[in-house]
Amino acid sequence: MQRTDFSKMACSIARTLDVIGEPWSPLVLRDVWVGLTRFEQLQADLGISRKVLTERLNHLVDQGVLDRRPYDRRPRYEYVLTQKGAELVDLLMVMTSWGDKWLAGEAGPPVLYRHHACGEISGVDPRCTHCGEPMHANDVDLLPGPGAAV
Amino acid sequence: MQRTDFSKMACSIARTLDVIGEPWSPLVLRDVWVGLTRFEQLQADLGISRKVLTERLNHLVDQGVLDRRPYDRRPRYEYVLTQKGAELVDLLMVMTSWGDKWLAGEAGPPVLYRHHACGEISGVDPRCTHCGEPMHANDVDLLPGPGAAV
DNA sequence: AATCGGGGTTCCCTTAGGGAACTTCAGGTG
DNA sequence: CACCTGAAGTTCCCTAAGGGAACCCCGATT
Repeated sequence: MQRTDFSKMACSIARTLDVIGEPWSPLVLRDVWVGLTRFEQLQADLGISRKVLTERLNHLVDQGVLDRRPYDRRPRYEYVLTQKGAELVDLLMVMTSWGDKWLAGEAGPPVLYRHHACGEISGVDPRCTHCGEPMHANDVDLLPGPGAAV
Repeated sequence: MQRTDFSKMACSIARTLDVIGEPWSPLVLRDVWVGLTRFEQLQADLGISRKVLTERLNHLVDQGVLDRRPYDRRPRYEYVLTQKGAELVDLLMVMTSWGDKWLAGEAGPPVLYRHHACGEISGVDPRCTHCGEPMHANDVDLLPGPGAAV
C-alpha cells in the first residue's frame, strides 16, 4: 500500500523503492522494455486494473523513468524508457537471474537472454566497477557516505 | 497491495516480485544484511507497523529467504539470511547503484561500499557470466526458454 | 511476587487495489 | 453527414491491506 513515504529516507534502496517499489512497476518496465508500449497492450498483457495502470504510468512518467509520447495524430500515446528507466533494466536482469535460479524449478527459465557481445545465452553477475571482480553480499564493507543522515 | 498472484506467471521477474515485491521486504533484507536481525531492531529502524513486520517476516521465512532462530533460552529470535536470501543482496546493491546515481542529488550517496577484493569504494556493474563484458538493457536479445508459457 | 523486555496479536480506521461500466476524442465507413 | 470504432483513460463500488495504538505472553531478573 506504500503509505509510508520512502523518498525521504537516507538510503538509496528506499529511494529506489519509492520509484518502483510497488509490485506492478517492474512488470510495466519489463513490458515497455520488450516492446509493449501502449496502454491497451500493457493492460491486456499484465491483467492489471486499468485504474492502477493509469496511476503507475503517471507515477513512472513523473519520476522520469518513462516518457509518454504521441504516436498518431489521434490522441494515442506510447510509453518509452528514458535513460533513467533503461538503467533500471539492470535491476530487472538481476531479478531474472535470481528468479531463474531459485524459482524456475524443473521447467527452467521462461526467458533466455542472448548477449550481443559474445552471442551466448547468459545471465548477469554483479561485478566491481573498479576491479571487475565479483561483488556480492559478503564482498563489501559498508561505510557512511557524504549523504548519510545526521 | 498485491492481491494479484504473481507466482504463477511464466516470468522470473514476476516470481521474484511475489517473494520480495512489496515495498518493505527489500528494506527488511537490507537491515538483516547489515546486522539488524531482531524484531524490535527492525521495527525501530524502519518505523514499520508491527503487524506488517510480522507478516513480512513470516512471508520471507516461508519463502526460504530468511531463517528464524532462537538466540537465547528465553523466547527470543533473530532473523538471518539464508543462501537464497544472501543472493538477493545482489539486487539491493544494484538498487543502491541506481539510487546513488539518479536520486542521491547534491548530498551524494548515504552509504558507500568498499570492495574487499580491491579495497576501493565502488559500486556494481552487471556483467555477462560468460564473457565478462557489460550486460545492460540494449546488450541482449530475449528468446523463449524451456519454461516459457504454452 | 512483582517487574521487565522481546516478540508478537488484536482492533479499528483509512486508503489502495480489483473490476466493471462509462466517457472522450479523432479517424474511418456508408 | 451521421454513425461506428478503438485507444486511452475515468468513475464507482467493494474488499483487502497498511498504519497505529493498545494489549498479551512468557521466561528471566530483583
